[in-house]
Amino acid sequence: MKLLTKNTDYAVRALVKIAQRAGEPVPASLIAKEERIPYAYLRRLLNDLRDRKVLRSTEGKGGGFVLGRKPEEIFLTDVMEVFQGEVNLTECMFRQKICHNRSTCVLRHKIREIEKKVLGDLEGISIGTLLNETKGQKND
Amino acid sequence: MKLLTKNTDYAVRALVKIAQRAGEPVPASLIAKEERIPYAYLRRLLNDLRDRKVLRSTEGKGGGFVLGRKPEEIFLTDVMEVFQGEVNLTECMFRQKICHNRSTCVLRHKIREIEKKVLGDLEGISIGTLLNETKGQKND
DNA sequence: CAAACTGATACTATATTGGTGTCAGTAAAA
DNA sequence: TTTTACTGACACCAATATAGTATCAGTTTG
Ligand code: FES
Ligand code: FES
Repeated sequence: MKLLTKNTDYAVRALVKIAQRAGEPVPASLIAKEERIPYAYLRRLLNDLRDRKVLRSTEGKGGGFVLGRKPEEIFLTDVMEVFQGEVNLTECMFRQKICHNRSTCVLRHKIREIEKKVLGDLEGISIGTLLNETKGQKND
Repeated sequence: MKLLTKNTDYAVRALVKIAQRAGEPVPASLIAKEERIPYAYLRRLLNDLRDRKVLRSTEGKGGGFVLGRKPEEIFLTDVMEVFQGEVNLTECMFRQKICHNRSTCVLRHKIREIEKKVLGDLEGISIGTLLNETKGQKND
């Protein structure tokens, strides 16, 4: 079982890349090359992020993508939601049968607790966090 | 993003069913009918659980499946591992690039923390737990 | 022997995920 | 004003994972 799919991974790496160039438009072609992400695929991911206002884009020569908001305000959960749907661990495991009354189901509540914790913890991770993480690395 | 796949869901429901018949062999056909799980598919799931010693089986007429150990000792995580692979949230998100040194990576550690919590919490849920949950329900 | 089961395994269908290809439009700059 | 470097939109295909089927052999009860 994995928490992050490949497109989330790609997207996050792209976002970090864009963040590093603070403000200057970064073309998809550059990201694709440096991060070794298939160009056409990346294009789609970036467009999705733009639709969700995580990125803004400028067209034409010299154009590219910039962050739609501050790195500290772009959370891992945001990216996950775009590409993997809302993080919703319940709804409803053990359909029918096991629990006759969903509203009073103890198990459901337990799982929901877990879910809350996970979400809370994930929200502690933003592009800002990752940016610091990469500081001081040689930029091959 | 969902935590449990359909086969885990099926399997858990089957395990609860078997647990309810404390010790008496329960045939796959019965479970399939009562839980409305495709028979042939269920068969395979039960065989997997038997291979993993979660169930024991007796062949021939009157045969079926019984639990391989006490309900309180069969955890949700056990079932998840059988059907969804080990719960491993990291390994390694953000391959290459973002983190130059995996061993010191802060992010990795963070995620690993989350993972530990989730696993810990999930381990609080066993077939025993679910059995209590279903007590007092009408057994349609 | 028939009936009611499991063991084993090969196969198919469907959904999700990952990846391509094409064409039109925009902006910079030669 | 044409070329170059970019995005927008969208249809399509490939690979993989998940869900479900089908078949036949073997075991136990009666
Ligand atoms: S887990 Fe679904 S209602 Fe209890
Ligand atoms: S997240 Fe993979 S090494 Fe940091």
